[in-house]
Amino acid sequence: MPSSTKPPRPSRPKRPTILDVARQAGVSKSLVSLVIRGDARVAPANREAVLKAVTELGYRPNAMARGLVQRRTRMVGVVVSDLRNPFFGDVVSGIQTRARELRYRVIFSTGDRQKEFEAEAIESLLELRVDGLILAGPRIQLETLEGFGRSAPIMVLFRPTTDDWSDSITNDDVEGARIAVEHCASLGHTRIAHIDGGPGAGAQTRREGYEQAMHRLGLEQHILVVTGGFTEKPGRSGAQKLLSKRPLPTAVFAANDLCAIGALNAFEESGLTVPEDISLLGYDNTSVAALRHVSLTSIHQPSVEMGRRAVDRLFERIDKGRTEPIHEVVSPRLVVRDTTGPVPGGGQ
Amino acid sequence: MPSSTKPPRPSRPKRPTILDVARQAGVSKSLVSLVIRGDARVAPANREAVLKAVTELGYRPNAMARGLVQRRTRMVGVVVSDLRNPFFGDVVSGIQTRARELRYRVIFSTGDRQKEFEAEAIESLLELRVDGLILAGPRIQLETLEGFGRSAPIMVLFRPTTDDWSDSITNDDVEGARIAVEHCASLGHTRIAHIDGGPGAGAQTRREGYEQAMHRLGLEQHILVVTGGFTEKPGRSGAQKLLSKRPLPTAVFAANDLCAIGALNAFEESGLTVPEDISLLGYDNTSVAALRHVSLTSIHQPSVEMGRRAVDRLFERIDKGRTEPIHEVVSPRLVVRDTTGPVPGGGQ
DNA sequence: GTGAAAGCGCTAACAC
DNA sequence: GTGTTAGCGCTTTCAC
Repeated sequence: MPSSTKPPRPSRPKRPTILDVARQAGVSKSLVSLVIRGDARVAPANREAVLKAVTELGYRPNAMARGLVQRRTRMVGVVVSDLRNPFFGDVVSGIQTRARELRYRVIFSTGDRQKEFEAEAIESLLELRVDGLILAGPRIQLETLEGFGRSAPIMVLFRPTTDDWSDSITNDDVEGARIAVEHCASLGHTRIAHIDGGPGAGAQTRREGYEQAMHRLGLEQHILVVTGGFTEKPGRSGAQKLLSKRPLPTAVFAANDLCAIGALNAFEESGLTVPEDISLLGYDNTSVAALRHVSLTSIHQPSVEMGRRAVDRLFERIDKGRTEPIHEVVSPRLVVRDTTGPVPGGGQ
Repeated sequence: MPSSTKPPRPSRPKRPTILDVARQAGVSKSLVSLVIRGDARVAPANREAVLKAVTELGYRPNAMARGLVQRRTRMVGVVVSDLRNPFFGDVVSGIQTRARELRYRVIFSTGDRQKEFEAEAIESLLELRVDGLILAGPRIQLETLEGFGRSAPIMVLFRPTTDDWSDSITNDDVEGARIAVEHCASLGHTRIAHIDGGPGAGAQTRREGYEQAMHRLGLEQHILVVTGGFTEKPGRSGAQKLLSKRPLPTAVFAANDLCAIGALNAFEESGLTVPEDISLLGYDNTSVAALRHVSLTSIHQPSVEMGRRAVDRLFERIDKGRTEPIHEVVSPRLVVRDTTGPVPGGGQ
């Protein structure tokens, strides 16, 4: 038997269009269009008829056709770098709330923690012609953003940009790192180490902030940075690297909360007690840091509010014609919990 | 000064179309289309010229225009009920991976924990004409799904559907609840209470499973259900309701991990120790349950795998013409950690 | 191999 | 108030 027979054509039932509705209601399609968009100047009788036809047929407007002719979609695209980090849940919540207030819809995409897929995610959203794009903690190289910026206004969250074709809102990672280090120092710690965020958003800045702060405190000889990442696993392996050092650090500043959690596990498995033997700080002040049983000292950044403002800034570009870039920096603050304490033995 | 002046027309730089590329490359637009879609039968010289024009102009194909003519988008829409629950991060990861393998793109939307916004989120995706829709733990009434099912194949995750126009994959919540209760019973507990999931996905089934299991064990006089929810806060308030009961239950089965965490906090704040004074179980076996410091006994469901299968099932409907519904049920299993222990005092 | 033309489902001008 | 018409940016026959 010849294999030239086509695969079974999937029976996709043709979906009703505005024309079907028009016919069913006995009016023109422009009239249907007016009704659907809630225009006032439609005769009540016709409105009823159209609405009736709409429900009968199960008609749903085609956003692609509409977007095509209007040349705008009233959609904001959001690329989230890590959906498993509850931190981004907060950010997204702020974005959603504000977008709804401004009558924008939000669609998300994610590179699922992987840099190479992030570009695809951005590309998808841009091809869908979102009116604006928010990148929440992007892992990609910021230089590659330029090509994207030509397609839509871009707001970068949690990583500073300096160019003209994008806006950014970041928290001051250098200051956050300084606050973290100084908190440790104020508890008597000198051997303060850092597990960095690897290639993650803000990782480099936090590392620099750490180093600067150590210098300023005259602790440069104690500077110790190991490679980590923004999730538990690299946090754990970073901590293991630290455990092989002698003398051991007495305090560890981790790149973010998830990283800190990974480190926490590694420390405890090796028999160390936190904070008695070793102090630990995270970053982001996520819901998991706040868990009673974790109770991680962390650096807070106003995630929900930052999400809201991201939408506002985008709105200015989309609907108010702003063209000058705005690179905003907000201040982090320390949240002391139970993973930081005085240096063991009162000093080295 | 008259206020009749229009607001400043935002200067949206017209984005290049396929026609601009064609002109720049000195070919017809059909030729450009062929190149972009990677068709082989294009003269190398022309291909080069087109590609060059594409980069020079920063051309990006318009997915709406394409979708309009092709009547399919190669996009799967996913509505996630709660982005702050790490459980859904796992599910999404499974969905993404499988979708990429099948060359589908994934876009997300969420009702941000609120039932009334969930319908909007679904609506958005459907208007964008996604080829298929996955609802991960939807909070909306399943009856309202019927209207949606006419627009695209729908896969419901974590809530069983029984109709013809949707598929579903659930874990066996009744069995999960039974396993939880029997685990407690095997430790000698009899006063086993349940904090339910309120209006959340699967909440009712888990509650019924709990009640059935209690009956089967002859513990019906100890059945005690309080209202909770699928996040920390209702978990906490549910626990507080339990704390006012006398005698106190010695074991508590919470609707999910987040709910259990909330309960855990409430118990400890009231001076009880877990599991010495009271045992606690969650559901979903999320990353937070696995945290060393939480170490919550929980019921595991294969979230990543369920995400993958959801895409497979959708694919069957979209590309292989399947029309008979499939309602699949997978088995949960117990993961024992440190929040469950023998009944205090060796019995009531 | 390549181009011309039709049309996807909708909105926006414009006529009546 | 309502209908007609011309596209939006693309893919897809169908000629050549």
